[in-house]
Amino acid sequence: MAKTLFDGIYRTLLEEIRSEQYPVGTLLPSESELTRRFCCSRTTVRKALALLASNGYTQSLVGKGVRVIWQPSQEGAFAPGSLESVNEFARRIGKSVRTKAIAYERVVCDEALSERTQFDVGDELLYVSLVRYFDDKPALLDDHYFLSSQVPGLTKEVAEHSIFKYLEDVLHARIAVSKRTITVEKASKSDKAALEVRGTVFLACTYSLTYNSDGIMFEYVWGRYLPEYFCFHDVATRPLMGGW
Amino acid sequence: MAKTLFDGIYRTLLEEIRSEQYPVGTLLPSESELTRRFCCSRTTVRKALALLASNGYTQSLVGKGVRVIWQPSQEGAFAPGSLESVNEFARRIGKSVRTKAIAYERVVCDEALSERTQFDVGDELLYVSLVRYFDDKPALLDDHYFLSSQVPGLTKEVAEHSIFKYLEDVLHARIAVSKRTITVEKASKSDKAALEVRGTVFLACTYSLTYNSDGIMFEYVWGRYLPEYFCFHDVATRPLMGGW
DNA sequence: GCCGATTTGTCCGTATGTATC
DNA sequence: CGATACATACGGACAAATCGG
Repeated sequence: MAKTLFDGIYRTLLEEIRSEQYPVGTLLPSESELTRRFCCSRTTVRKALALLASNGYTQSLVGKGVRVIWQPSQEGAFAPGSLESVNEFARRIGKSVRTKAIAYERVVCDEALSERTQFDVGDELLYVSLVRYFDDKPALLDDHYFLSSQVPGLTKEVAEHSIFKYLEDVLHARIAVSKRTITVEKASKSDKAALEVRGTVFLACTYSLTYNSDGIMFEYVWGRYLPEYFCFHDVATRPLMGGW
Repeated sequence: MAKTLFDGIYRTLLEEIRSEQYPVGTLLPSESELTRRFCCSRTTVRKALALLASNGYTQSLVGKGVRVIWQPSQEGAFAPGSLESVNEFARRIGKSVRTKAIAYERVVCDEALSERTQFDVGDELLYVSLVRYFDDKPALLDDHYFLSSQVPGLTKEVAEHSIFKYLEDVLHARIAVSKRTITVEKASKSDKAALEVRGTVFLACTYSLTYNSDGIMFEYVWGRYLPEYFCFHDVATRPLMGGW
């Protein structure tokens, strides 16, 4: 469950916010009170508070206290910029998921591909193109490029099941950092065909670079979402202030 | 310039990454080396490193060091989920900006508006609708709802100049937290008219709740961007692990 | 495979500054 | 003004992961 002390305190406080023990608008107990309550140092309490703030639940105010500004229960699960898998997402919005692989092949990174993916020219890559169906209707396209050496045993069948689970459970390659760009673009002919739509259609496009716990960029993903299936949440804080 | 010690160290290291003194793929000097170099505690160095990591420039690896994974110079200025004003954005992409206010009125928050904006029913709000032109072409629409009591002296003229500068310079109300949702939606007739486009057009829509340094939500913004002017960057880390 | 040195992660205690009330 | 609250900064200690001999 809780991996560290401050993580445990974070979860405890979050649960108490969720249960409206500390409703939106109120102040949490002061740092010194929390220090006494959890029998730990103030540093540890501050890390837990920093987690709450960076996830958008609270805001720290000098001389006043820590104000609750968000209820986790509001508008379903609030997952600010989280690394949520497609399967988790579908379950959250209460739809069934099916995945079809429309491409699965090994390629060598050339100049053009390197420009797009940031992989080095000559790298051996595994290219997997997936169509995701929610309640049997096409919802989004995922084009994955993996660094072959980092994903042994990633078969077509595994890709259609859950890439995320494979990476975490089989490879134990904990995803550490993901960098993402979001744009809105007109759908190409082939995208429209794969998503079974006609006419003028725009898609939410995501470009992600994923790094594993070895610090190696091992995955590039180009996602194209039909507008009705795309919703992104984000929390921005001024510098990174507050509890840090 | 640098408000704090760790902020100064952060800027120094970032500049050295930018100038390729530490190229992508290499490791930064160890924390103990940096501690000696900057003549400060390890805690302070770690805060600076946490900033680098949370902004996507580095990744900390236990037992190895801190690896550089991003070059600030790549693809222009990289501003992950930052609170960047429209004026700053325009300057960054090298275009002139003009703002026209197409609505400026005081309203009282009713049930429907409360649902959308999270303000309380009965709150006195200032509604300002803006069209932003980049190089004299319409690029985006901003509908702002301000809590009247929090923005005295926000005239139509000020709104057309720079709301952001007014908030920071005049009110000294430093923006602290901003929560944002991004979706893609079909443009309404009135939006198409304001943006001077025809046919089927989709827009990138943003919904933001902004909190000031008093912990009060004082602004709700509904932004609608023409696709060609919308580009959002984001960095996600696993729990929020690493440096800090 | 083991061991020791290195490096980051977690945690503690304390002191001082600054803003609020 | 004093008391309270969070922000910054210092120091030290131990754990866990990595790497080289």
